[in-house]
Amino acid sequence: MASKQGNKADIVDVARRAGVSISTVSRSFNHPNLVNLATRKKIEKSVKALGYIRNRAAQAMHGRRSGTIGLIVPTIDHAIFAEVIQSFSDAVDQAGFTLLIASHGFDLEREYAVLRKFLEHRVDGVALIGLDHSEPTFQLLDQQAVPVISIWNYEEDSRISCVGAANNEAGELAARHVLDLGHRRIALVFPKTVGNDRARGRLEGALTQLRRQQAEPPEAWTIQAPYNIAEAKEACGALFDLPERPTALLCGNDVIAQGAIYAAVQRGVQVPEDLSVLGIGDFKGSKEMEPPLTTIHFPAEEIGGLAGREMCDLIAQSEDLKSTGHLVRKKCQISLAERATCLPVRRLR
Amino acid sequence: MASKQGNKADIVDVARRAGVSISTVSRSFNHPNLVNLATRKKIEKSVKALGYIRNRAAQAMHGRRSGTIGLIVPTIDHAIFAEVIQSFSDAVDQAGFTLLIASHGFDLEREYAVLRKFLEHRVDGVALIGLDHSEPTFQLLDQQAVPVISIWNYEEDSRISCVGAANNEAGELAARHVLDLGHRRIALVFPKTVGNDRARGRLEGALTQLRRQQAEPPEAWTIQAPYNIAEAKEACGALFDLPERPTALLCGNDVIAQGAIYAAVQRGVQVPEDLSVLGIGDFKGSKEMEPPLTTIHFPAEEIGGLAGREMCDLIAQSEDLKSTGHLVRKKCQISLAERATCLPVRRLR
DNA sequence: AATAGTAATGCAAACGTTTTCATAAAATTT
DNA sequence: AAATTTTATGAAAACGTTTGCATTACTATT
Repeated sequence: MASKQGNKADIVDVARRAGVSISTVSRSFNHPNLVNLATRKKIEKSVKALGYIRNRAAQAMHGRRSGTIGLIVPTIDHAIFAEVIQSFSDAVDQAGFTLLIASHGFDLEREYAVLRKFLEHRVDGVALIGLDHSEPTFQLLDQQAVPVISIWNYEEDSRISCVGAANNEAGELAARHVLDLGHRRIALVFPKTVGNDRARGRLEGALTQLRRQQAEPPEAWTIQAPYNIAEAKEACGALFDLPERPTALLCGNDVIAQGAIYAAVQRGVQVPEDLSVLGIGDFKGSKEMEPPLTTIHFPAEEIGGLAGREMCDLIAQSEDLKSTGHLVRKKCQISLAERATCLPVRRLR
Repeated sequence: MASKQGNKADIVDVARRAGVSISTVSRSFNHPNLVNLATRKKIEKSVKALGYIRNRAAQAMHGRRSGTIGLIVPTIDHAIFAEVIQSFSDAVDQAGFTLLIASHGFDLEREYAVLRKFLEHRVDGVALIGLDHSEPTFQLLDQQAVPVISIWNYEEDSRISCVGAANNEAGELAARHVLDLGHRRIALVFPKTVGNDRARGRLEGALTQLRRQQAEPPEAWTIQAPYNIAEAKEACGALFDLPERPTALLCGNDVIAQGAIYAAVQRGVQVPEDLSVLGIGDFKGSKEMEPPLTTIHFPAEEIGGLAGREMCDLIAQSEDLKSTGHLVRKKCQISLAERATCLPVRRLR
């Protein structure tokens, strides 16, 4: 009766049933080598019988790690983030951590709020997407001295540790490719760049390259579309309905590219014969499309996995000694995935 | 000095700086109406100055809720789960909960392990995908009496609360549609069904319907492919290379359908003229495909949102009184989304 | 056989909160 | 002006662990 009242078993219950003190029980979990094998067996039995489950919250209170890592993403519902989340999750899982995930919907103020919430839960580390964050976010991170890592973007002078690729290089690479193919009439479809350094980097990289070769697109040919097939398709459709059509289309990512291709198909515009389309990201399935999408390959899985392991290292360091506080930066290589949606420009237009 | 040693501020530090007792500080957070406005202001100031962040772990220890909900999914990296996770996340977020997410990669033993880990963290509730779980999982859930909900599948005699759709109905609906269109030579492409009641339900529903109308496919026409474009494309390609080709293809989900269509395009098989293709799921972008995919619409967002809210309710109930323990079941409607990849069978073959 | 070490265990003090109970001060009633 | 109620606060006991220190019982060393 007395023991079953709250129904849930306690370390005290376990100890009583096993006929040992709670210290011994605790030790048998945390430093099993310090307790006699026979005793350990008794305890184990008692644990099983009572269905005891340790309370991490109580552990965390002892200044020990909470065993959780917080991951804050713009959105989960997005091919590319889903992939990176999965590999990050797998990596930290392997190290025994539990992942807290929240999304902010591309709103940097919500990001701050979520970060606070995570800190209330005393996460052992925080992972963020990209390097664009509000000043309060940076300050909070700094002040709380929590291990933090940014995923997806690489910048050599980043304010926090980062694992990712250089998005401006991706933009440049993309632009260079269509330029090399002889295109001059090039249009750009990118999402909003405020608070999104990935998109901004790509766009700027592309623009820089285009300007360098005097191929900057007219205003009507640089259009905005969110990372979303339906809207991208619509926006590109509008572009194609313009009196003058570009010969090549640089897309902010593969989803936009796919939308663009659908819009083209819809209008009988042939890809790649009438229009070259270039994506960025190389999402799952891009290779299998018909025609297979030419795009800039981002090693999402590698980035997520690397970031996860780096995060764990950072946490280990931070408890080892009062860490030297130096940042870690890892640059992952991107590359052109030449497939079938880009062709040299039609001779003699 | 003395205060800055551990660096991180404490409720004691806050109290001292504000010149009040810790009880008052605690109260000003949890029952602000019980403390004088002026005092509250002082405390607030002190909190700001010290950068104090509450410790949920310590709160959770008081038998109070931890403020977390655990969500266990087969995989995050999948269009349909990503969508449902996002809406579930948004819903529980709105209620102030933090989401713990873990994936088990379609391995029911790992699911059990993850569940244990979540319980160690004293999650206030647990959400699972589907109704197929191992016996130990069910027992643990039962024994710990933690509010639990299953997402995605509806079954009237489910062992735990559920919010979702009836997958067998989806299969039936799909089969009925192609049958109604006059098809008799129908092939099936589904993923493995072990430990995956969603796929199993769909497949069984379809098969039942086909048998009822004497249109059960030959063995060579019921093939397996995971939810993954590349492999689906390959598997379907093999199917198309068979001497006899079906006139309609029923796919386990939209990703498989997309793979199938690519495989068809690759071989010059025209969809829908030469082959009708039917998906299940109605993923984001399926409507925008060219041709737009005919599929069975699953209200993923609705299911996720509903499940999230139901989860919160369940948690609220469980703390209110020793809940009546009755299960909640919500069935969401699926429907045929008739688009452009299915056509009546060619007259006179 | 006495001593020093070692292994296994227990006691009790943390950890950072919340909350019950008690008390003091202020506001209201008589 | 005394009695009563209300409002605001503090002291201290929880909550479920971990861990430093103390203790006991062995095991090895001389």
